Amino acid sequence: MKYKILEKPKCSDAYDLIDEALRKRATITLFACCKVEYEGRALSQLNWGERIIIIKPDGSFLVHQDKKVEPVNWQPPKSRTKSYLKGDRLILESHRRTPKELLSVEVRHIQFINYANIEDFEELEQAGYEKDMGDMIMERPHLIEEGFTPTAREYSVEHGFIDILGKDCDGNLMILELKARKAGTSAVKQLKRYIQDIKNTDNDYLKDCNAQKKKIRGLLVAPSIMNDALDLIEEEGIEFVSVEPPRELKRDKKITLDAF
Amino acid sequence: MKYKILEKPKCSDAYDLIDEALRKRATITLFACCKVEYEGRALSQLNWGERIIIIKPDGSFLVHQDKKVEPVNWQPPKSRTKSYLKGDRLILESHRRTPKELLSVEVRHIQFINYANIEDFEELEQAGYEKDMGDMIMERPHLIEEGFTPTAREYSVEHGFIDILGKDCDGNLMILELKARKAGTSAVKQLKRYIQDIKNTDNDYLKDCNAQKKKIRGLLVAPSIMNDALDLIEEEGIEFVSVEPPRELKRDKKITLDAF
DNA sequence: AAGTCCATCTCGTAT
DNA sequence: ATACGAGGTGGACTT
Repeated sequence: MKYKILEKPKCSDAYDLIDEALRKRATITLFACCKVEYEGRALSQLNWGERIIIIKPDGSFLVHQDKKVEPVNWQPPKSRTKSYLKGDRLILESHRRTPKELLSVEVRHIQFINYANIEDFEELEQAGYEKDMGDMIMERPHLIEEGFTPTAREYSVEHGFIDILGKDCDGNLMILELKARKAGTSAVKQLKRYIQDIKNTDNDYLKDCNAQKKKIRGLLVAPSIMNDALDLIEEEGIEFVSVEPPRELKRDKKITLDAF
Repeated sequence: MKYKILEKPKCSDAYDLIDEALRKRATITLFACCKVEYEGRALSQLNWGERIIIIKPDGSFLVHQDKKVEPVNWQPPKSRTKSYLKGDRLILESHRRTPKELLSVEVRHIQFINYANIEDFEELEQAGYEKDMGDMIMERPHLIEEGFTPTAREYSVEHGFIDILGKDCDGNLMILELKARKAGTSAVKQLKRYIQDIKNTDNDYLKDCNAQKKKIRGLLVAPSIMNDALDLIEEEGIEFVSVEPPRELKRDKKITLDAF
């Protein structure tokens, strides 16, 4: 059987169902009055109250209150779930190593419990991220400016990675920092550090640039920019280029490609 | 009625139940075959498959696949949920403004649907965080070293806030950067910037320090440190002090305080 | 296994 | 409302 549900079961009946579900690698959903303790990277406890608990076949374990998007307690995939009866109470435990973490749920009263082998073979297709922006700019560099030529992607420097490195039509070095969302002062500071890193680099290419009196241009590339960040880039001589992250789903792209 | 559940209902019956639940500000859980589309800060689509959907009375809307801790799609608290019938399909929509976002779920087949006014008056109590570490050090400064005297908390400088500022027994200025977890190179760099900020500050107290030949000591305070960060602090003349974040729950603290 | 970085980050908090 | 930073961040990717 791939699906089973019990309403207001005794803890012992719920225990049997959970045992069966774990063996079948099914997804368990229960709505119950419980108490939760966690110890691992931090330490927490949550006293008696009704919550929704989800145990997934990949080992994920979620405890949701009736507020917030985030679970109040959880364990990540690959955690090991155990359950046992302790008097008239049901105990659910999820533990993992590296780091050593234990989530323990004591269940007093169950409104319903369900398990099911979920049939879902789809993956989320998404667009509108920094990576998509980078791809788009590498493909169509004129979006930055006429004559822009990218030379490197994810170029490693002292304080991190420069998103895109390139040259303008006059051969000046261009350092691009991409943001898929509205850029704040932190993005400007980050770019400023990268520019400094490049200037500090002892590199023949740069010496050549200096000899030819080429400039180093810093460009912040984002759909929009916060006011304080705009003030900052003017002080620092950094340029801002407005680019929207592309909003084409891969599926749409495929269709477009197939059309040719 | 505070609780209701339907097994394998028709979409029209599910619609009635959702309507009732939304009016009662109840929490809705459903397990159904659905298709999901999202447009807002990014863009996504997820084709037909079985998922668990939770709609909370605070407006949170979650769609969970049978993998991962994170929902595959969601809307945050204060989003507005609407539902309607479109032929023999149930549509669930959650939208918000600022930023404008819409999550749309088309439901084809429902295994079960439930609503309940969840009774939960407890909040998570937790310990083991940076703030707890700061509290502990302010209370018991000798944990850093004998004779350490904190003078300021969250002291504002150019590049951020210094966690704790203080003096050692010889009157040297001490700049503390706290990390509740293993410290990496980024923490060292952050501390280095704060030290520079303090040195750049035009401040009578600092002039006095210089006149008296007092030093400025940078201390990275964390339970442990990564190897590359350790190399870096030696280069920079920064000190590392190992301090574990406290693992006392507030409840425990209260009990301790009440005992006196 | 450990480090790095993005995210519809979320969530609290101060402004 | 907006900005800022911490998080048991999670999750994907690289080393």
